[in-house]
Amino acid sequence: MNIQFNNRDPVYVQVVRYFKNQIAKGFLEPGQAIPSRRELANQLKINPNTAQRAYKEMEEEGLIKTEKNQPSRVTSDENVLQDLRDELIVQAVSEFVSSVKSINVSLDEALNLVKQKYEKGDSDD
Amino acid sequence: MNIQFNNRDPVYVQVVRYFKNQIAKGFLEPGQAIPSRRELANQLKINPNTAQRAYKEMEEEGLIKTEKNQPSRVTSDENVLQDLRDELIVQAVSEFVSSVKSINVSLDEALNLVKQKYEKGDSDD
DNA sequence: ATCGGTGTATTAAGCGATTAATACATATTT
DNA sequence: AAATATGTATTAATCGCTTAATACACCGAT
Repeated sequence: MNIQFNNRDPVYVQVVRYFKNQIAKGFLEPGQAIPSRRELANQLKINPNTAQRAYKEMEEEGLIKTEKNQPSRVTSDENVLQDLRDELIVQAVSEFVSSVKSINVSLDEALNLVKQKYEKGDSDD
Repeated sequence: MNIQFNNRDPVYVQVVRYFKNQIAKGFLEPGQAIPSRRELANQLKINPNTAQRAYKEMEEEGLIKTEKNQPSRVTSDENVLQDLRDELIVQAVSEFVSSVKSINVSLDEALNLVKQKYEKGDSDD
């Protein structure tokens, strides 16, 4: 558990993003327990309410499930998990294509650039 | 001149983005005059200071040049114009590759998705 | 039953950034 | 020279959102 916070985006957004990526990668598996609000807050040195805010977002999106007096768990609904990954991808693709199109970058050019960047890429995982 | 404002990003940012795209596409050519602050404000129904803010950003980036009592003009510096387009592209590519990598999307998959989206794409130009 | 842990709700505080109001100096035009 | 239009600077108001403070209800273990 180690999040590199920037001071650009809200903390709770960054926390959500972190968990989404972890889930999408499969590092967090279906049904797996995640830390309590207060514990997460301690680990990350953030306010418990901020942790709660993040968990609430994920709860509303169906990513995690919470039962009384049990640790919240990653949903076991495979559809949701599949959808999550898909949504992240679709969003990334949409933004990218929209951007390059708006400045008249050809498809070939775009593909080449992606390929180069991907292969060369400073891995940030 | 027609900008579709969202209420997500600051107005001046959206104005800058609009002009950048126009320039990157070549719709605004080197040396071409652009509206005065107040005129732009009238057309877009925004506060003159917001227009000024946008122009100031562009001025600082070297995209436009302003001489006393003359309309601001798109820079004639071809280098700047080339750099602009390059920067927009690099930024888009970086964000995209970073996103897909963070959720373990393979290069091939990414390329395919871009291709599909690009070709199918609802043109937003 | 008491204590410590949990999730949750409500409310307030704080902060940052955007937008707006206003004024000033200059230049061109009538 | 008066009027109008320009760019610019300074300051204030506004607004939204994030974060924090606090309290409540629940449960399990001691």
